[in-house]
Amino acid sequence: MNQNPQRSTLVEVAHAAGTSKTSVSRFFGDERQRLSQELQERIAAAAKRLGYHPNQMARGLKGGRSRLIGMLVADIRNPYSVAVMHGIESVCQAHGYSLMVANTNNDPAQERRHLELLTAYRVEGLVVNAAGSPDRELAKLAEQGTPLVLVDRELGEVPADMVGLDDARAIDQALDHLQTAGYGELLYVSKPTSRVSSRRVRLERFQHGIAERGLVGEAHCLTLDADAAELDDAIGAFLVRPGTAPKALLCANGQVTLAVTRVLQQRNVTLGSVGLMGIDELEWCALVPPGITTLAQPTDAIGRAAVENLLQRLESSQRTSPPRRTHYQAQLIPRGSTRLPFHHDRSQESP
Amino acid sequence: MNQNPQRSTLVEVAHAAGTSKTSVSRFFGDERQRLSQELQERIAAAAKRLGYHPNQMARGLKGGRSRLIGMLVADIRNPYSVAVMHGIESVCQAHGYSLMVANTNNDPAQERRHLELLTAYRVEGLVVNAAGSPDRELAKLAEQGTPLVLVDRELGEVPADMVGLDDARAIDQALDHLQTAGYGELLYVSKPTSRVSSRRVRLERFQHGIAERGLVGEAHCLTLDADAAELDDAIGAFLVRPGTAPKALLCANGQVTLAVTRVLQQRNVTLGSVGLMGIDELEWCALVPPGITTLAQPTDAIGRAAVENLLQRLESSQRTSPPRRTHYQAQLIPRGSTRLPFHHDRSQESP
DNA sequence: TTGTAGGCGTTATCAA
DNA sequence: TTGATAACGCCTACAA
Repeated sequence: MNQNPQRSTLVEVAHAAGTSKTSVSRFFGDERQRLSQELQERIAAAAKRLGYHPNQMARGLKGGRSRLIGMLVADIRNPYSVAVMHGIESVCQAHGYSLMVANTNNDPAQERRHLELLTAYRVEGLVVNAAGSPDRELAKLAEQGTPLVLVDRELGEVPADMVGLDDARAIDQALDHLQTAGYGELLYVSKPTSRVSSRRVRLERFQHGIAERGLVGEAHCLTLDADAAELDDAIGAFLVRPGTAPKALLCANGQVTLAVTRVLQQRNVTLGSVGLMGIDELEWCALVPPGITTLAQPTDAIGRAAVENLLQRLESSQRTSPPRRTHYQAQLIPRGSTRLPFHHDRSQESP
Repeated sequence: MNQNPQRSTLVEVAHAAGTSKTSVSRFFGDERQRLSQELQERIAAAAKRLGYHPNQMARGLKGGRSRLIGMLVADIRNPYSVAVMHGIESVCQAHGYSLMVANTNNDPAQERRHLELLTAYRVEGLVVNAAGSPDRELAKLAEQGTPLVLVDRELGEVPADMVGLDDARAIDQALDHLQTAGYGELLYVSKPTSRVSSRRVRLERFQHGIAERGLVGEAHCLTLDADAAELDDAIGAFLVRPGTAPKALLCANGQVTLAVTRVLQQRNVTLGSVGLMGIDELEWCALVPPGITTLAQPTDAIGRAAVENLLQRLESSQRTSPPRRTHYQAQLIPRGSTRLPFHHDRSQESP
């Protein structure tokens, strides 16, 4: 009774059942129909007795079907990514796939390394939520026939499907809401747009949007990595600036909302009198008085759509059809942080 | 230029480099030293030209080394689990392992299914943060020689290593803090302990702890799944109960803290005048005025320790040594929610 | 230093 | 309905 009661193999089961590898293989593949009732029972019994489970490694080797979906995540601690991952996982499971997650910590080097690993395991499809620089590698992967889905952001030249938010529309929703609520002077805070397409779209739309609406506005792209000094300065300057219209801050995503809320709280700013609104709904947004207004992304749906996309390409062999983009609408969740203390609702004013 | 520029294989590289499989294998294994400089260059060139990457499936098949670590998570959306996962991931990566994550949604059936999958891919080690019921399966796995590490909770009969919080000590810290802060009547809220050892330990320690300290206290185990009615009732009753000492709530984990905070806010309770404290530090705890006091778990360290444990057993072949338990200390982060409005600090009182 | 031959556990192709 | 037998891509004695 030393150690390895060695995992049993196909041959052993075959032997124990007094039959051949082929039949056992058929039993565990999808061809039980072709086996006589009696043989099926003998195999089932033997397999159970030996505690046999097919070796996916071997399977993947022969058939080329690894039954693996890979996911490249820039930051596994980002609630958005996790929420999306949850959607992805459920669909994978429902279709008999397993998920292999690789977290890249926003580091291009790790991204490249992980991508290599994922392909080494012959993932059949890949979901990417990162923006390092392995464009070339990704493109090659796509060429080799591995379906690719980008989540939340496009990637330069990579010919892949994309699932994400309708960013432009979301910004419009935000601006409309803020304007209706009575805010006229806006500060938009984002992380550096760098290569993240969604950030770029949001930023540009903000610029256009305020112009169209005759709002006063200004946008800052900040790292937020180190201390919040930069952010504090920016916000301080914004608050101090002379102006007549009520002021509001718009946060480009959940991380920004968190950082901005911290700063505002330190500065003892009353939310509402200075407006605050963010893209991404977080579990605590309702808890910070008087509640932070957000635009919720349908993260679960986004994750599900991503994998469904993948599977479709995988199974229907429309592998070469042109890239498809799926954009979801954000849902406005209005809270106190965009309610002006003594605000006259303009729609109520007599003409 | 139709489709599959077929991934190239070892033999092809060998051929292109004018050498044998063996040498190429050595090149990509850890035996470059044994090859002449010139051969190395030829192989490198050929491999690069063909875009060759070793097939992990095939590798895993022969050597039995899948280079895969599996993780079974009960709830991938739980911030605690994600934080731990982050630690796990980094160590895996540092040692050339990949992580395969399986989310079980707290469903025993899925747990079993996923466990089977993970073993089908021949993960070399398994981290478990779930408490369904596949004790038997897990035990078998362990017997078969796959190292196992339990995170946060023990599992019945399974002979596995365990990494988690020093739960008893954490509760002591909490009680000490609350008592010192002047609270004398406590309500402990937890999810049902069911099979989760950490929950059980915390609950029991709470019961003992209040007795030892002469505090008045009461504990509730609630599902929190559906609406918060149950919780609201419990808290309502607690607040209304006649008593002289200041009251405080102690939350057994982050999920509970979230739910409790919601209820308190709905009831317009001023935090501090009613104390609030929770195990698990969450990013928003500082943001809900006047700040929620927490006991932070060193999640990253816990994750790292888990994998390091695994790798040790894997490499040092101390596979059979008795299970080891590693307990980390929680760190108290005092905030306004446990500061009584007109509190006399007892340590300052003259004797 | 390099190469040959066999096998890992499975599926796929044929033949019986 | 069954069963030999040859791959799959790689690793590992063993030999040269």
